[in-house]
Amino acid sequence: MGGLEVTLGGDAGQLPVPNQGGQILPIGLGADHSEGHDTGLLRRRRELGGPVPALHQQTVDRSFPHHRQRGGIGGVPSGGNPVGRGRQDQGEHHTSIVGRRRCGEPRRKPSADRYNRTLMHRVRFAPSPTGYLHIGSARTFIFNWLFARKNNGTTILRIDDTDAGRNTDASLRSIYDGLNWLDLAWDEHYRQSERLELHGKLAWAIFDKGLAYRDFTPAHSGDDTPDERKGAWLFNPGMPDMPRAESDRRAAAGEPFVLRFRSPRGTGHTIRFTDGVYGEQAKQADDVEDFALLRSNGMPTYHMASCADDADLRITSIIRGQDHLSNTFKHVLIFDALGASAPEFAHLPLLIAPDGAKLSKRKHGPVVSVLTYRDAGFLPHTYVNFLCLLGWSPKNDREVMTRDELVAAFSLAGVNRANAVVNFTDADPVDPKAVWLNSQHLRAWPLAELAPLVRQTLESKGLEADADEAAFARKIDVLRSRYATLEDFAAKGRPYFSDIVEMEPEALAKLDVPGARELLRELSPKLAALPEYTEQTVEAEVRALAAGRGVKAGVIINGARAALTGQHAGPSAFAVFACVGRDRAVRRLAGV
RNA sequence: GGCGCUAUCGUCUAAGGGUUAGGACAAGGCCCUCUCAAGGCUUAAAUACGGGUUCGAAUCCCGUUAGCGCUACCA
Repeated sequence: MGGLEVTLGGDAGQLPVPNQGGQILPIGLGADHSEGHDTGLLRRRRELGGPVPALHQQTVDRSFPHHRQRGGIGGVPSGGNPVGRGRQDQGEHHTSIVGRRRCGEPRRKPSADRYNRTLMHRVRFAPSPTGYLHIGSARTFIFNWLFARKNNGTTILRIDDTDAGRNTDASLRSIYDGLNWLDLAWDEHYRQSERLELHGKLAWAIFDKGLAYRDFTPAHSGDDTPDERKGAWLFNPGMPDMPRAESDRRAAAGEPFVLRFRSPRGTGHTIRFTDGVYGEQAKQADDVEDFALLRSNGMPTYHMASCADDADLRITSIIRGQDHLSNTFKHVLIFDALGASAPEFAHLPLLIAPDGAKLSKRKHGPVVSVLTYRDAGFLPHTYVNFLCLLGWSPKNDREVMTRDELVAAFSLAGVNRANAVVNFTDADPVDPKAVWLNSQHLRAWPLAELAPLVRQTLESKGLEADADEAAFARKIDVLRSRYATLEDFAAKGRPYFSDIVEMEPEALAKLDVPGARELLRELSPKLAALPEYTEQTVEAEVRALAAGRGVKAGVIINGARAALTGQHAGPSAFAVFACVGRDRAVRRLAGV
């Protein structure tokens, strides 16, 4: 397999692989090609008569009958019920364990062998470390994870780092940080830079079959002006007709070249596959250019590395952004050339900005980073929940869902086809619906799990979280009913967790009610003298004082909230007394 | 330019030929109330446009327009 310079990424493996649930497999050939791993699909493919010779002659049907089909049976357009927009299905019922049995059929206990052969779903999330973890990437990961969970499958994290020039450690770290924050574990982990040998081997195998050729044309950048490319849809026409002998000679002489796939143009071939979301897809091979497999430095391109790994890692379902929908035709070609069975594909609608443009850091700032939401005080699960709702619907009007509910409800059949707008503005980088969702989860979240998160938030802001767990939990419980994010505990919650009280103008107004300050100052020593300081005893004291002076209790109540917190809005004043604590309450009342 | 994909309230979405086109966020109003939230009730708000097919179209077909994606030795 000459010609390939294998450059193992210098720092490969240096970064700590996160503490995610899964085992960390030794990088390398994740799965062998022995018969033992052969799946029904692969067998079926081989029975089709060997993919390579068949490639240019026949149209290979890649429909996956157990998957969602929109439109007629098998996607065949039939008079009154064409393929178009029809939605059918059953989708996931046919991909899940349970769904495999027919209605009414008693559940069979699958044997281990049966399980492995027919029910093993393997999905992968393959980010490239060239930026921070993008909100769209996070969503792709979540959908993959959900799909795997739902179908009892395996989630694989694969770092697609074949573009050494653009990879950064900071980016890798951001991906792991973001993924760890989401708290969704993966089961296996790989780095493409450690599998270059495989990519090269498979690329040259394609070359050996005559399905790829060396192209010695100098690199042509894609940045040309539109008029420069008028009429020519092919940037790089390649050198498909160069005799093998000349090609070998020039390569041997050290002339740089890219390895190009020989697209079956002019054969009338139609490339087809069934997308789990977009349905039947077809494209004339004539419309597919001779794309590169190997760069002149020997590194594989995305298409090559991705397909080689998907085949080698026995990925069964590729769930990724719709920006790869067009690329999938190339991938189908590669899988065919490899003699591998193609996985099933499902493409997700893209996340876009309110202006309709795709989300980019340059144009839209920090919204695009997952870490923005983390830093804004969102619960990880809120973010998961929120992202699920962008482009997917359980179709039952449910929106606030736990993780288990999401898994139970998830189905590719619920995935929408139109791009979804993430609703944000320059003033507020966060989608208002996400804020609302967070407030919902914040109220329902188990206190035991919430407390450490609040504690962390407070401490990172230099505030004092209560040492007493029970007291701390009670405070959180009181406050969370009117907070929306963890950050609110540090911002609005400051007077509850520190000695700092900033008076709002509206709060001052409450104190300026005639007689209020005097009453509050009078209340202070009474509270100090209370044998027991609780919501009840404080309330009794307050009401007694009001009655004794012949004023409405509201004067003291609202004044007290203002005096204790500096805020005019907040929890029930008596809850505030309890939360602030006796010492601070007495002091703050006295100083009013 | 070529190819592919998409089009329901401001935003996320439901409705798979027959509904007053439903829900949620955001916005307005009312109730509740010790403030503010929450909660309950409520108002306003949409089928891009034009042709078909059909007794009947948001839904199926065609076209137009618009947006997005791919068209790189990026992924």
